[in-house]
Amino acid sequence: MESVLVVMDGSVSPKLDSNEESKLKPAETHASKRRKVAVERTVVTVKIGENGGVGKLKNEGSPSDSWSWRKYGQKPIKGSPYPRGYYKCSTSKGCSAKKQVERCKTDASMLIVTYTSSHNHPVPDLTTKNRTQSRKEPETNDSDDDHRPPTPKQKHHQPEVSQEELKDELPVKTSSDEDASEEEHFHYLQSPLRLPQNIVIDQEQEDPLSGNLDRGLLLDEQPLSSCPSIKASSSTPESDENDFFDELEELCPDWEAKQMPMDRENMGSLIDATGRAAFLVR
DNA sequence: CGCCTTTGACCCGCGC
DNA sequence: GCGCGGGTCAAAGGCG
Repeated sequence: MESVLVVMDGSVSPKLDSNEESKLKPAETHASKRRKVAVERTVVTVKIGENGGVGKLKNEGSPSDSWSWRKYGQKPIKGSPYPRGYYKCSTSKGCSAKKQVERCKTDASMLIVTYTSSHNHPVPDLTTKNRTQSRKEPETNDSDDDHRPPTPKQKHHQPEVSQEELKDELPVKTSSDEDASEEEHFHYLQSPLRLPQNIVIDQEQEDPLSGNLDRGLLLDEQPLSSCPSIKASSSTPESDENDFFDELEELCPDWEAKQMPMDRENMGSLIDATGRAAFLVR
């Protein structure tokens, strides 16, 4: 039983101002090095089977999510026995979307994926592309102008979990015989709404005033609370919802295309319920 | 040939 | 001001 828990927070760091994003855009050269960037961050917690159910397929090719990620670094994290991997979106060259993957120090069965920045291009066609070719996705259609303008400030996070991250985070891969099926899972992971597993998308709508950072997590059996390492950061109350929807749209292209009955309003109600949204699939 | 992973070095922010 | 820790860069090697 794997579950994915997503926490969205448009976190912001006190230090950086809105310029930060613009800085990151052009060329995240040094600007990106800034710590605590004021970019929106989405924290996704992936629960993997005890035996590393999800994270196995290492080098299968990372079909997992609609985006392709390229690992650009890995560092051991202080206080955590597991290293943190750094990934950049390679779907589109100009995309500044990044994500960090690490294992929960307190619960090795949990993977913590933090998405930062946003994709400045549409989600590659999931249906056509399929998991076999996560790599080398022609950035053809991803041109920024396709659907969404390259808005630097835009916030679209895609809570996807690729096997790459998982593999790295997983201390050891197990049950190789299940790889095939696992792969399937990875594929689904890209879109929480389609996840075959239990997924919880948790949107952190931090109230600047009340500053409840610790809410939010945990609608699943695997509360993030078990992962102190995760600190939901704050986000812009207003944009959060929109962001969330944007993300959903990206996560589930079909949603938009098919104009699923569930519209933002409906979704909003979900969110209203607890101040965050939770989706449980399966 | 092109892209990805790995890994060490470098840079920068933060705390003391 | 210094040291620590986190984040990114870039070179080398591997793979499809």
